[in-house]
Amino acid sequence: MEIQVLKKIKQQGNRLTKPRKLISEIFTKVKYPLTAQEIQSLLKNENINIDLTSVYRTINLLVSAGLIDKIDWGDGRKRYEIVRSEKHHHHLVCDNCGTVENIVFKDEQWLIDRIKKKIKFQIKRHSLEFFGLCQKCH
Amino acid sequence: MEIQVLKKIKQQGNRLTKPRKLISEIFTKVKYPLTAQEIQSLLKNENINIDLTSVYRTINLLVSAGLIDKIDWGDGRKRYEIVRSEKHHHHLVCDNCGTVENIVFKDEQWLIDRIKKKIKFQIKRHSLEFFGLCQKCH
DNA sequence: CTCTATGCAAATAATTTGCAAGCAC
DNA sequence: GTGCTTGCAAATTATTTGCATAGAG
Repeated sequence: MEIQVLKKIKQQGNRLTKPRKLISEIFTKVKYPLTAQEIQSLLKNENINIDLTSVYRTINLLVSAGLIDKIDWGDGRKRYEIVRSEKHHHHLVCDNCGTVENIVFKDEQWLIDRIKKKIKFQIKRHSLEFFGLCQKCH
Repeated sequence: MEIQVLKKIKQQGNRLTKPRKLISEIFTKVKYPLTAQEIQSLLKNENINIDLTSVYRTINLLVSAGLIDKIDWGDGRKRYEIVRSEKHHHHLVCDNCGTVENIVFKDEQWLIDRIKKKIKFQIKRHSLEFFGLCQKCH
């Protein structure tokens, strides 16, 4: 998986630099949406210092390459998550403790296809996020 | 509709000031999600000058009162739209021209209820937005 | 008249841009 | 070696906060 990301960066004519490798690795390891700051902190925990600017620039590169998806929770920070083609999922975000669970809908594609047939609008992306309380915080 | 909003502002012990009346009126008139800046501009078009700070503060008041909903399109700006209980809907946002169409799902509540039964997570809110190209921009 | 709400200025936060120096190829 | 990338500083954009004054009740 990780190797695929690095391969794709090169394929698109971009250089494989240390920040790009390290940030890609973070995305392959962490399974919930990350902000630029969180990526920088995770790297700092491993004693790696990458400038925030480079984090932002790498994020933009990975988005353009279609390797990560933007996830928005409406709190003024942009979050990004690796694209795992096998597992298109959505998130259950706990208002209290902030933990994130993933949720997969069996009929989602069927539903989207049905919507597409009904409307004249050409849907390219959609965003579906759930907020509430996780089991622990009930 | 507009009167209901003003009534509710007072009911909650808040004063009915000019900025609050004018901003509530904008929300009742405009049927797509607005940013703070857009609200200020719309008022400026009518030769009314309201400080951006007051727009933000009024937005927060209306959100707390449950009169407007936050809509997030992941572009770094928060948008707000009046709550119309009769018409729970989602948006089709055109990537090209920015126009917004509303979309209503007949089975949405049924779907949400079914999800709720399957999971241990207590869903309170959800956000569902579609992006793509409108009929004109195809 | 009292106390909340406003406007203005300044602070904070997230993200972007310009540019000289570093490093991938 | 060449030119894309990085790090640092500064700029930009969105939003929030402090405070004196205006105005709703």
